[in-house]
Parts: sequence; C-alpha cells; structure tokens
Amino acid sequence: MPNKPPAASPVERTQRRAAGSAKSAQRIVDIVRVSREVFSNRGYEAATTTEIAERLGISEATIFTYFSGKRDLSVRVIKDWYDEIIAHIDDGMPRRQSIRAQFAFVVRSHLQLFLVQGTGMCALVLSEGRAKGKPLVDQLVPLQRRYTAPLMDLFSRGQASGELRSDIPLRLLRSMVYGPMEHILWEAIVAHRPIDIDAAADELIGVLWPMLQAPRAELAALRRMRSRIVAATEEF
Amino acid sequence: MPNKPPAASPVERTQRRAAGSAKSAQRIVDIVRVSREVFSNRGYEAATTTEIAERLGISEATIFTYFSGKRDLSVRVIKDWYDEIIAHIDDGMPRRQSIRAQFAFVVRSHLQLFLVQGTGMCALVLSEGRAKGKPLVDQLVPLQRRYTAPLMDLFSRGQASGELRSDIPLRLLRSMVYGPMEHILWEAIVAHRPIDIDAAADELIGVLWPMLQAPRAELAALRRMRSRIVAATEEF
Amino acid sequence: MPNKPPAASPVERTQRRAAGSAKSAQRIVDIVRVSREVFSNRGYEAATTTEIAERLGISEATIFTYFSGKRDLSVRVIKDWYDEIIAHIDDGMPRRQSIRAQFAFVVRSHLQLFLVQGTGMCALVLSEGRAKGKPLVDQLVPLQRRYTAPLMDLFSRGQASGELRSDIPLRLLRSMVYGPMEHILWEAIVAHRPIDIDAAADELIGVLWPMLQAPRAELAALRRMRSRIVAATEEF
Amino acid sequence: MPNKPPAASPVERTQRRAAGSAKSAQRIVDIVRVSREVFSNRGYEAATTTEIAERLGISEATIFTYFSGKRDLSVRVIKDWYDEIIAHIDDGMPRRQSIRAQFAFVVRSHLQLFLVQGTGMCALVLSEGRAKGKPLVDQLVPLQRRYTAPLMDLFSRGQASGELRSDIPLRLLRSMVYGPMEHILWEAIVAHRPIDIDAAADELIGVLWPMLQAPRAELAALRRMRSRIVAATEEF
DNA sequence: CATGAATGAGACTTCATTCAT
DNA sequence: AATGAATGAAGTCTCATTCAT
Repeated sequence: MPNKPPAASPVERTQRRAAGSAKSAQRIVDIVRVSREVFSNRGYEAATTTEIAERLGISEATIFTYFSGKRDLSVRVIKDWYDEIIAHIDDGMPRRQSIRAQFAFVVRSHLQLFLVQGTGMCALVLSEGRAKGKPLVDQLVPLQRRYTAPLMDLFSRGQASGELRSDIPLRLLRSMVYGPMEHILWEAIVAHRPIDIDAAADELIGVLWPMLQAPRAELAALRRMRSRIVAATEEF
Repeated sequence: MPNKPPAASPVERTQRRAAGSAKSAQRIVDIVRVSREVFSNRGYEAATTTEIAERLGISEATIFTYFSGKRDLSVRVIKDWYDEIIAHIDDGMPRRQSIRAQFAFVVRSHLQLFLVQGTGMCALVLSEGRAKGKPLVDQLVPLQRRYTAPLMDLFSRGQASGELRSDIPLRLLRSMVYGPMEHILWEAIVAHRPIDIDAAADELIGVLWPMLQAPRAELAALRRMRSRIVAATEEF
Repeated sequence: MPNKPPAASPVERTQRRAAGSAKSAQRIVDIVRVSREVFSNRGYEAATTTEIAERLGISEATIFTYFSGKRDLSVRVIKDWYDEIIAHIDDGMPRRQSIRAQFAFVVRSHLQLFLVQGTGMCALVLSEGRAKGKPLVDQLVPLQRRYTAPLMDLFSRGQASGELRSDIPLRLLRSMVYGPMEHILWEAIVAHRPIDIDAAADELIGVLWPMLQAPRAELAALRRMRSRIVAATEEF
Repeated sequence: MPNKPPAASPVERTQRRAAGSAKSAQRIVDIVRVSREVFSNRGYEAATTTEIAERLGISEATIFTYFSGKRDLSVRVIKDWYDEIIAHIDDGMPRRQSIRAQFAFVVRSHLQLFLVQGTGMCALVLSEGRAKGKPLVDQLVPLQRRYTAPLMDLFSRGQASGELRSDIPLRLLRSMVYGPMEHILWEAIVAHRPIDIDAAADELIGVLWPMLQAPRAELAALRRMRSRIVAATEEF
C-alpha cells in the first residue's frame, strides 16, 4: 500500500542520537515532512532551518539533534520522496494486465505524484546534483534508477516478446517517456494552470504508444531502407 | 550570426541611470557576460556579487551602479541568453528547405546551445521561476514562447499543408520535442558523459519525425522517396 | 604507589547528591578518568561533555547527575591529577638518601609525569587559571604549593645544614628548578621530538646542582669525595 | 625604536580587500590591538569576535572584511606581538658592551615585555600550538627562533671566545634562561603580586651568570672526574 | 563614474544544561 | 539512578547592499 511511513525503512545512521522510541520516530517523520515542503518551495539554498523549525514549532537545535546538517536533511527528504513514489509504482502496477495498461499506469502515476508535489522536488534533486562534493550524486543515481526500473523492465520484456520495437535503445525510450512528462508538468506549474491528469495521460499515451509498437512490416522496411540510403549519401 | 552584442537590442530598463555612452554600454556587456558564467556555474543562490566583481577586476559597488540588485542582474543574464539563442535559431533556420530539414536544424541547435552552456542556465531559469515575488515568471514565459516560436510556426504550417498530422495539439508537440531533448541533456550532464550531439540529434529525429507525420503521409512519403530513388538509379 | 584511586581522598563536595554507594563512587571515578583524557587532549573549551559521555557509553545527563557543570568537572579532574602526582612524589621520595639523590628523584619524576600526560593537563590548568570568576585560582595555588612542597622542604633543610647556599631565596630556587623543566618539556612537545628523560634529567641536574650548592661547599665536597675514593681504591 | 607600528612590516595577504589607504591600515591596527587584549584575556577559544567588535564599536562583519577568520586574526595578533618584542630586543641591544651587559639587557627586556602583556599572549601561543591543522606551528616556530636568536648568538660568541663555558649545549642554556623567567612571570601573574622587574632581573642574573661562566680549572677538573666516576659506578 | 569601506540581517551549527519519566 | 529529548544562547561567518568621497 502506498504512503506507508517510509521513515521506518532505512536504519537511521545520520542522526546523532539513536532513535528507538516511537516519539523519536514521529519527530523524524514530522521534520522530514515539513522539510520536504520547505525545500520544495524554496530550493536547497533558499530553504532555511529556521523556517523548518518555525513551521514545526520547535527549536532549530532539535533538528540538528536528529540530522547532522542541512545537507543530510535534504538527502533524507529526497530519499523518502523516492521511496514513496517507488512504493506507489511497485504496489499499484497491474502486472497481470497488458503491457499497454501497465505503461499507462506508470505514466498516470508519474503525472499524479509529481503534480501533487509540484516541481519543487524535481528542482531540489536537480540542484543537489551539482553539490560541491559529489557524494550526493552517488546516492541519487541509484534512486533514480530504482524509480525508472519498473518501466524499463516492462519495455525490456515487450521488446523480447516482439510486442515493442527493438530498434530504439532503452535509454532513448526513457527520455522519450519521461522527458515529455516533465515538460508537461513544468508548463502546468509555471502557468498555474490546473491540469486534467487523466486527459493528459491519455493524450500522451496516444502519441507514445504507436511509437513504441513494432511497426508494420512495410513501414519498417521502408524506414530501414531510407536510413541506409541516407547513410550512404552522407559518405561523400 | 550568434554572439553579436545582444545588449544593443532591448532597451535598458533595469539600470538606474540611462546608459548613453559607449563606455557604459561596454561595462554592462562585461558584467552580464561574467555574470552569466558565474550564475551558470554556481546557481542563483550560490553565485556571489563578490565573485562577479573579482572576475571583472572591478568593485562590487560598480555592479550596483548598473543593476539595482542581484535579482535584476540575473534577469538580465537570462534575457540576454534567450536573445542569443533566439537569434541563433532565427539566423540559421534553413527556411527554403524541407520541414524535416528545418526541424532537424532546431533540434541540433537546441542540443548544441544547451550543452555548451551546460545546464547552468537551465537551472538558473528553473530556480528563478520560483522566486518569491514572481514577476520573474511573467518575464520568462514570453521569452520561452519566443524561443519555441520558430518550431511551433513550422509545425503549424506543416499541419496546414497536411504534411504533419493535425490530431495532436501544438502544445503536446512542443512537449514531445523539447521534453526528450532536455531529458537527454540532463542525463549527459549528471553522468559527466560527453555526448555526440549529431548522433543524438539524428537518433532523436529518427524517432520523432515519423510520429509527427500524418500516419498516411509517412507511408506515402516513403513510397514516393523509393520511387524517385529507383528512378534515379535507373538513369545510369 | 601512584594510581591508587584518588577519588577516595577528598570528600566530594561538588556533586549534588551524596555518593554513598560503591556504584556511585565507581561512576565518579570513571567519569573523572575519561574526562581527564578528553580535557587534556582537547583543552578546556574544545572538550565537550558529549565526547566524555560517548566515550563512557553513558548519557550526557548522567554526568550532570554527579557534577554540577563542566567547570566543576574540570576542577575535579585537575585536583585528582595533582593528588596523583603529589602521591607519587610522596611515596617514592628516597628520604634516607642524600639531598642530591632526593633532588634528582624529584626532577626525574616531574619530567616523567608531565611528559606522560602530555602538556594537556598543564594547558588545562593554565587555561583554568584564567576563568572569569576566578575562585579557581584560589583552589589551584594551594595544590601547586603542596606539589612543590617536598622539594622546597628539601632545599630548606639543605640550606639549614649548610649543604646548599643560603643566599638565594627559596622562591627563586623553585623557579630555577621548575622553570627549565617546563621549558624543556614544552620544547619536546611542540617539536614532536621524543625525549630521553633520564638523559635530560641528568643533564639538568648536572647544571643545577652546582648552582645550588654553597660556593665553598661544592669545592669542599668534591675534594672530600676524591679523598674518600682514593682511600677506597687503596684498600685493595 | 621599539613600538613602531609593526602592522606596516608584512604585506597583507590574509584580508579580503586590499588595504592601501591610511584608513584601512589604521583599522587593521585597531583590530589587532583590541584583539590582542581579548585573546590574551580570554584565550583563543573563549575570545569572541563579538567582544572584539563591541570593544571597537564596529560591526563584526568589518572584522571579517579585514581578516578571513578568527584563526587568521589570532595568527596576526601573535605575529605582531613577536615582531614588537623582536624589534625591541634588536633595537636596544647594547652590542658594544660586555657579554654580561647584553645578557642582562635581554633578561630585563623579556621580563618587562611579558609582564606588560600578562601571560595572556604566552597562553595564546601555547594553546595555538595545539591547533588542529598544524600550519600554525610552522608559522610560530620561526618566530620563536627569531626571538631567541640574539641571546643564542651572544652565547655562541661567548663560548667561542672562552668567556662562557662550552660544556653545556645551547639548547639547555636556552631552557635555563627562559624557563626560570617564565616561571617567575607566571607566579607573579597568578598571585597578582606586583613585581620589581629590576630586582628580579638582577637576582636572576646573579644566579645565572656564574653558571654560564667558564668554571675555574680545579673545579672543572673535579667535576669532570666526578662525572666519570659516577658513570663508572653505574655500569654495574 | 567608480569605489573603498562598512554593515544589518541572517545563515548554519554547537553545546552545556534542564527536566519529565 | 539514569536518560531521552529538547532547547536557549551563543558563536563564527557570509553577503547583498548602501553611501560618502
């Protein structure tokens, strides 16, 4: 089930004092929740521990009791966010249904999850990617990978079964799927225009799906021929 | 040609004193040039007026003689950057050639321009889009629109002429083109992997173009092409 | 012998609750022992109750159950240290032997004790001597006096018996003995140069002893010594 | 002449902005002067930039305009202090007079200079010697060496000319001279007892000078004999 | 026009200490 | 007796911005 408290999953190593009790766990959850809001509204640099503490009605010092610094806190926020959306995809994926249905589920979920949180989290991840020392990236890349894994697996299986075309590398497929989604979300956010997620998802799938399918024979052959000729003419 | 002084085009509105002399104009150009470097290397928050001044070998105070603040300066940097890439597209667009050729030019240009400047400018724009008082967005959206205008016009004409399918709204087309490009660029940046722009462009166009064409039109076009080639080969 | 639990000697005045049980006494001993390490490694200000608690594997709060504050704790550390070295001198002083032998013992002991503990404790004492409310000094001076007492007594008796010159005040003698020792130790510490304590002690005594003797007395003593040795060698 | 502004001597490298004008130079002098007071009253850790700024009636930020941090400031304070006392010795040394007169001058100067500033500066140097990264020591040791150089040169020449005994290494001589002086000063400080510098100097010289002179022949021979015999007896 | 100088405001972080349990 | 949890107070340092010259 989605939205189960993700704070419980990884053992706390970053905080200063061990957190065994329920009270501690709740504190951590609260801090992470509020921090997510602040980080995603303001961005890493502009977010302040002062604001986080104020919103929680606690002392700033308390935050540093549980997290060893602002950077540490932001890492935790990002991790939890990823954990949530990964869990959501994992739990809801209709594995028994068709590839198209599963694909549609991922698209719809992505749009939903990212629209709810705004682009704030994207921007946070984005800005953290350029942190001075790059241990951040090392922690982020696996998460990113885990997140896109279900869809990539799906595509992989589809290609193996012949249902999906194999002449496009998975890497490009990923960009062709996630790229437009992010673009659509970004436009919706900056324009303050509410978005009909189901409609947008359908529309998007309507465009993407034909692209993913194995093309019919003649079309495929013609396309291959064209590519070869273009290549040949470019040799001069 | 790109790199013509973009400072000349828009009237200076942000600076406090009118800049009549050539010397002043040069100062502004220098400040903006260096600021672009710093902002795109460090991001908005981490960039400092100190560094900008140091790189220029001038006093920090001088910057404030020409710009009313850091925010103001960053707006100018963004605007000039947009002016540059818009000019680049405008100047180089092969208007006499086929729609496909024009489309390919835009894709290649985008990848080039954004990769050269790093994602720094993207991130800057992104972070500025979130500034508290958000008059920024109001200034940014038109720029974005002007930037994508040439491609949108192209698509528009293609749809009118029947060369491109009309069952996809332009808005979605834009996301389908710019979204994947940004995703590809982003991946290249975070992975520190150098990217073969021409190859990436060809690959992307290879996937996108068929999608853009009218379903019937593609088949028809390919058949026409084959016929012409066969005819051509028979001329020997 | 040194290292007998010094906690037993002075009555606990600083702690909040009387420490009657053996368990409590052990706690105090442990805290003081670890605190000495931390204080002498880090200095008063840089030492933290956090580190002391961590090294002991107890809660910080527990420390405050036994000591009313950091300052209080440091005072106790200093006192116990003095108690130890005073006991060491007291126990080992070869009272039956010559004044010179006793003098040599004190010198050697001082060099040993202070080198082993590093300059950490010296620096601690030094820094505490400067605390704002300066009741510290009042507690330190008597300790210092007790520590140097054995040597001062020795000198006193030596002057009375005519073995040591009487034209130098005791106060100056003390500076002439402890001053060079501290200087030597300090040099060894900052240069990270290991020091041969016995060699250094002999060297120092070799210079100091003639200075201490009555000018006539030294010559007389040396002549007597030669006579006795000559006599002794003739017994064969 | 002593007490000439030492701030002028080394080129400023540590501060952020170049300091060419007289105003800047004065600021730096003021900050260093007040910082010396605060550092020597409180010690490095307990001294605060807040107090320094308050005493000067300026903003804390101003301090950081001229010095890149607290550590940097303390280094400067120490350096200037050394420069002052080195200059004092250098300028006043009665090079035409007897070795004894020169020796007396150094002793008197040392007592004077260190008493004026209290033990604060000694303690500061002492505590800085244990700074985490040890670039501090690297800067301090040469200063220390420069400071003791005049006296060491003097001793060296005295030994060469036969006026001073040569059987004591210079290193030990240094400890025998500076050690007692520091001890005397320290006692005077902690006891809040005013000290008659000239009397103390005369007393000290009276004890030290005979020790430094070449001993008369018989005494020397007897001492040597004694040393050899002691060594021989210890071989068992 | 340019800038040297100064700073207010605020950031993150540390740590000794308290208190209910 | 012991401690988990919380925090007030303070510390160092940064930086955009102002202003007299």
